[in-house]
Amino acid sequence: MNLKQLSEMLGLSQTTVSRALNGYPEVNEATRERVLQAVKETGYRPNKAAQRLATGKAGSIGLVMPTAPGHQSDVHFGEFLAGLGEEAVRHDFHFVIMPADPDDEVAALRRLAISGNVDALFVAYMRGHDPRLPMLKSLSMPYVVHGRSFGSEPDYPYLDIDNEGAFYDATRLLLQLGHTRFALMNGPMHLDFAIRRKNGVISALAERGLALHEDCISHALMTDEQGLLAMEHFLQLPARPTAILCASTVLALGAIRAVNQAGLRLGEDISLIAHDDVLPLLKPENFSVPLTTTRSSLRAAGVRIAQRLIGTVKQAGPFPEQELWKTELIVRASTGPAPQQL
Amino acid sequence: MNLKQLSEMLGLSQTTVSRALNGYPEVNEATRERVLQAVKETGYRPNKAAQRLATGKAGSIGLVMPTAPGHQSDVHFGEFLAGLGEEAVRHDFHFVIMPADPDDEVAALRRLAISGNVDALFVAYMRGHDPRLPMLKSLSMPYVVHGRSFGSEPDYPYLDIDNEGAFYDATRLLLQLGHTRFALMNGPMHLDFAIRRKNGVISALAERGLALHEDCISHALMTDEQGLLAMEHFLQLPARPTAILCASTVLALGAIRAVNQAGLRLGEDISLIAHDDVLPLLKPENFSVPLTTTRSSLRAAGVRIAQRLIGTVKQAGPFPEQELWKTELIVRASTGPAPQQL
DNA sequence: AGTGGCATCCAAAGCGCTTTCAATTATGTA
DNA sequence: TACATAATTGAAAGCGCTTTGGATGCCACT
Repeated sequence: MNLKQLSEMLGLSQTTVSRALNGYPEVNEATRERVLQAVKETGYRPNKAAQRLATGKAGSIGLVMPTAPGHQSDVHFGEFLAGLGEEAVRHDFHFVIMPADPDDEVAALRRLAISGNVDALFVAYMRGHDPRLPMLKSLSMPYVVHGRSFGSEPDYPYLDIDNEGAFYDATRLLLQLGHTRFALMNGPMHLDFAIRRKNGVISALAERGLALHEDCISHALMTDEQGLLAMEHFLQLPARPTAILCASTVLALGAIRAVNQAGLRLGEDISLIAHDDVLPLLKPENFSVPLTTTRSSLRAAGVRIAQRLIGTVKQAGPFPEQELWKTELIVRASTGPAPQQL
Repeated sequence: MNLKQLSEMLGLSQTTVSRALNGYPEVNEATRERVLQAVKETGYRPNKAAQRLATGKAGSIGLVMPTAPGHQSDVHFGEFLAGLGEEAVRHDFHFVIMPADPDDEVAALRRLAISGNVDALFVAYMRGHDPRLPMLKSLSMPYVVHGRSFGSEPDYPYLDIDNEGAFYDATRLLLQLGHTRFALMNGPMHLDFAIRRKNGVISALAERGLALHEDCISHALMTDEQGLLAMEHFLQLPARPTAILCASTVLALGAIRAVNQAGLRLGEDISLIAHDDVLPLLKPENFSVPLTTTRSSLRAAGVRIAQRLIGTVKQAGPFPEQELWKTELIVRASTGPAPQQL
């Protein structure tokens, strides 16, 4: 069933039927009713590809999903997608997801953009000096970046959380509790948020004349295994750190296993603060020792970015170009006063 | 840059350029080279919407993502998507994801199918007597179902794991270890896999003349919190079960917390077997007491389903219509002999 | 020279929709 | 009653691609 058949059935022109369906005012209400009724009966749905071709819009947001045989799927990705979806479903938008090898992301994004399949782009996993940024700017297609790109002029539309502030605050809390030996369990070094979180820690420490030793920084994929390994490494250092900052509750999961295996007590021998993306799977309050966290909902960020993206496509703007969300610092039992020096 | 411009630039007709690009034989090799060269220089990419309209194919797989404000994002979904993507990227296929309220899935799937921007459909979260099945059958569009639908004639293309067999085997192992008091921590009651797993447990028990008491079955969303609650309930039963079968490692996470909080020892006071979808986040071998599991990789299933779907679209068939994968039973430390009766 | 076959290429139709421009009819006003 | 105006509808062009159904020229053969 297509427009032509439907209009013939109704004895109307395609023009009128199309207008009736798209809410144009210049069509008789009685006629519109008749059309709507026929749509219900026949189950007619406009062909999206044709709509897209005719209008240049198709109600879709494009994103690239990094994937490869060895590549670990990322819980954060799913959670973010849920947020995007929550908003998209309200506007009858859908997603076009292009899987791509992580090494091929720039090209994949470009292909997606000029495929004519999407109205707007969403971009995540930002890096320092991210090469996708200049490409996106040259594209004349709306986009919103989740995160920022350290070292690039901040003149692009983004939504980010204040990573530096979050880790600055967390570090200060630990300093106030008397800790002096710190370690940072970070995400992959090239990612923007990792850079900023590290800066936050360093600048808070610097205010007390402290520095973060290279041995006390780990950069790794955010999996519990990496958390375990990193923590094992920290624990065997001669001057064992007592305060750990951790980029994710996933890493914390492994880190805490290492702490337990070493026979140490979390919140007493070792204090730990993790960043919490509010993953439904990993609630910091449910850890055996509830976790002190810096918190910001990934899902909420997804909702908001979808709002901006869809709003821009529908010209429902204007939206702020840049948003920086503060995180919350939530104190639970995994932080405590620094243990007495031996 | 579109076909017309490109062909004018080359002094060729659109026909010839199109043929050159799509590998038709009736074009001079020299000409084809020239076209390919021009494509490289200009960065021309065909408009997918137009291709779709002209050919009826667009290299895309459609799927519905259940989502709603309160709806928890599902780790399994992300993992599965990663599998699909891994295969899709090899064939330059992409996904069209339609977010939909869980109550609206049938209609959403239908809209997606007749929207004309997908070539094939993938369907998951199957239920007993699933209403999507008759709809899909009426659609004349290729699809593959992940899972099955209990109570429906199995005459549709699916890939499923042998849920009944997995839980039958797991239960038998526990029986052999001398356990007699069983509990089942299952997924939502209406889901197909939950029905089959329960059947597996029941039939293994029946062989020994045992039954599964209603109090010893829980049906819940597969989150760690629900696991905690269910286990707390089991532990306070007068005849406390000593053998727990658990539908997911996520549930197990919470269940084990409850065991620990009750001061019981996993693998001694309580034996537990969980089904493991091989989520990168939750490795059963990394639990403080490594988990005995029935294992089947969700991601591998994604890869396989993508193969079948894409193969069908590209007419690279034939593929088996029905596949039932056996699971592995992997024994670790969370299972042990039944404790002595008091 | 005439014919068929082959290798190349092109014009134009068509995919299903939107939208411009124009036509027709109804409504109101002088 | 005549005419401007508004309300409704339609014909046809166009979005960018593929594909059908020829063209055209060149060659080998008879």
